Amino acid sequence: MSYIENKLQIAISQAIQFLYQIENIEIILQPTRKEFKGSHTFVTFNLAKNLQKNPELVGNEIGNYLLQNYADLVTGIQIVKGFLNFKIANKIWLQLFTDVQNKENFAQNPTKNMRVMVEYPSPNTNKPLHLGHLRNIFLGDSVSRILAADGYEVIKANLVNDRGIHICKSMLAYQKFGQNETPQSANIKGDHLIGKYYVAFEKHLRIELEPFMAKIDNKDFTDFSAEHQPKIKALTEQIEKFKDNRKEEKKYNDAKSGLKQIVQNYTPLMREAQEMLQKWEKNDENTKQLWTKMNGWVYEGFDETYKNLGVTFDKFYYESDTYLLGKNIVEEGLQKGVFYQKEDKSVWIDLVKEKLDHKLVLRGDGTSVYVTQDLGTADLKYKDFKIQKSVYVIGDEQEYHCQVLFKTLEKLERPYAKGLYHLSYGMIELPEGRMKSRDGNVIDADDMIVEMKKVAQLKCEEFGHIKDYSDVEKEKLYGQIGLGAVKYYLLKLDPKKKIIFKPEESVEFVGDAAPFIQYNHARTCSIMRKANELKIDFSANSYQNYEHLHEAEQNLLELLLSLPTQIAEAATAYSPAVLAQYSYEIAKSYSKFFTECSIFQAETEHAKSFRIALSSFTQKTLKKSLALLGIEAPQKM
RNA sequence: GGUUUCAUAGCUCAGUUGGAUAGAGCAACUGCCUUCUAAGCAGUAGGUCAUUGGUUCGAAUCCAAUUGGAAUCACCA
Repeated sequence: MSYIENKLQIAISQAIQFLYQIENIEIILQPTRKEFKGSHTFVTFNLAKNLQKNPELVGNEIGNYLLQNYADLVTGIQIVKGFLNFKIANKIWLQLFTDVQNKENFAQNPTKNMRVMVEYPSPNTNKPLHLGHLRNIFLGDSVSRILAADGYEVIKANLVNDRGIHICKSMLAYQKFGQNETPQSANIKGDHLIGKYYVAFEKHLRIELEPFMAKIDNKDFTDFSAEHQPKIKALTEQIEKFKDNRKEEKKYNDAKSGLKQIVQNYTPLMREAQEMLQKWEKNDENTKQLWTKMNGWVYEGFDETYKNLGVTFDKFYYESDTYLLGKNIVEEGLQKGVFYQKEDKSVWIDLVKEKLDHKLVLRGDGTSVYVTQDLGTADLKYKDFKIQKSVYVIGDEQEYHCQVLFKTLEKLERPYAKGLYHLSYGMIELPEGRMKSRDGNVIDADDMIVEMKKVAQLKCEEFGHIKDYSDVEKEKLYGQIGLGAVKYYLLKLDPKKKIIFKPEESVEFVGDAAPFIQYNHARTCSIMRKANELKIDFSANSYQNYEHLHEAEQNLLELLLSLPTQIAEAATAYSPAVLAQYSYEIAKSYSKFFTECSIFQAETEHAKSFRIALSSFTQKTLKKSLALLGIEAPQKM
């Protein structure tokens, strides 16, 4: 809570106690809308109702009490219906401004003595990163920074999905068609090379699928096992039934993908992939060698991308190490009576009361399912770091899974269970539908960055503010602007909203966009360069007698002072969007100030010094709030 | 079918625990560069907050129903 808010609340309580003899009521203040005078507003409707008085009268009485008894705090009031607006003394604003400038670390909230792990983006190692991963990475990275600024100790963890049938698909395709190609020999990034073979696998799979599907079309089910035949028949009937029915398109698609799921396991390719997975699990030497080699290439590619994106991790977990974890927890759950066993030995948890149904936690043959290993990994994380909170940055398609996981851990009475949070975000789709790596219709992360850098270069050349920059400096700047634009575009939206990405028009460089914010940062730097050149004193003493803040100055100052509140709000909501909006508000506010108030031709020396000090602090605040989004702030652009 | 979630300007989105005349950006139109960076500033126009009902001093916000969209409901991960 801010200093002024606190003071005002005490003053208003005092007024209410004196005027109406009521004690201990909560005073809620809200920011004054900009079309009215003042900065803080107290709404009197509720109080007036309790007193059975006119809200406007109550506002008048309280307002006048403050004017008389707290003249050094409140210098003006305005009452509109039940809204009591306060104008706070100029001196207080200036004092706060001076205080915050002298503060060692103005953007660091006090420590909470709590450790939190943020897990992202946890990619599969069978394909390069795409735009969806970028949203995940930027969210995870920014939330980590925000939590750290709000006083948490943060551990950034990446749980790499490095094993499983999908990995074997790439491996198999490479083995069959790769001809010992390497990233060096093909001259492409390792992750892109592997992705190429993942797509190749799917392509060949589709070809192998055709004869099976043709037979099914002819109602010939003899290829399939006795167990599968009735299922296939039923699905075929459903497909027939919903075929030209637009309303049942969903069911049609469900049936189709269900059919494909069963049938594709009959193809030689899928059988080979399954065999490969079994070999891998039995530690077959050749398989492991190939796996190590190919994953190595992928990691090299990922590392390069992470570096280009400006993100780092504190801890890598690998699923190949963790996929067998969790079985001991199943045993424990059975003993505690949290789980139950069916006749076929499979183990389940009853989450019907939580509206999550019955859920399998271990197969009848004793092998793990998805949740099993996630239970184990959760324990491992706690064992490794003693974390009180844990944030999982995962797409909204896994909401149900996360609910099951968290609820299960709660029932197992894990000490960390209450601190689990699923930071869920909406999928990014293209105008023609969902991105699918296996079909190759994705916006590649590396391509995206290169594209945006090009756009940044074009704009920079157009404006021509950096003619004195060396080629290296220019390259760096293009990267900062291009990458900043993408990060801001993905972070300014509410995470839970789905994005339909239109390549031609999506990422903005003007208006509510990172370059505009960066541009205003560059402007503040330009002012500072000139102020230093002219050796102008803008220390606290130099503007102490500055009496009347211009409206633009006042608005900007109020915004700048709210940084700690904004950080706390963003951290509580796990929402970088709060800070994206805040950065934009500052940039807009500074831009207005910049055009309305002349700095070096200011009316008085006090005004000049104050405006330079204000520019200086705007620079720091913008830089910090952009940094919390993972966006760099150039000195010139 | 069950559960969850979403619907705000032509487009993309903000909108705090219910508060003042619902706000930005883009696109359109009008002004403003001899002066600190015009990636800008000022202005005009654009709204049945999906629909209906309820709760109350007051509803985009809370509740119910309806309509339309999305996700999910695998012994896949």
